[in-house]
Amino acid sequence: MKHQPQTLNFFQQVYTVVRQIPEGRVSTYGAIGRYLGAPQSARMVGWAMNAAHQDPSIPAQRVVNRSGLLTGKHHFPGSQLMQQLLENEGVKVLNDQVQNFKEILWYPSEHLPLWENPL
DNA sequence: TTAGTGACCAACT
DNA sequence: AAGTTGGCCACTA
Repeated sequence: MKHQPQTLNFFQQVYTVVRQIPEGRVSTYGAIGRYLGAPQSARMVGWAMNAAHQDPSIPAQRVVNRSGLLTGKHHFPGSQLMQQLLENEGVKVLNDQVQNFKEILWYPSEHLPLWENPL
């Protein structure tokens, strides 16, 4: 039986954080990466999402880029599935842009006010 | 093995 | 103000 490389742990951590995102809220690649101690590895978080596609328990639709843009929608089956999933949770999306983005944005360290997060 | 790429972000010019 | 470049980690060719 093979042992999983430690580096793969990073992906698992990303998945764990993503699963913590409540319904009706969204988070960003950068925020997650920062929380995991890899502030400049936002791309890795997106890559983790790509690999997470095999795990339906991961709400990848709740992860958007720092602008609130659904950059990853193109990777979902269908054309507007990501947007539809978000709207189904009460998140309004217009033209691939999350409305009230700052208000529904959720950080792993949620005890901090959103507007004071530098990022 | 080296090199290139990716659902991004921030710094620098 | 806008365009370019570097960087991070894992995966594929």
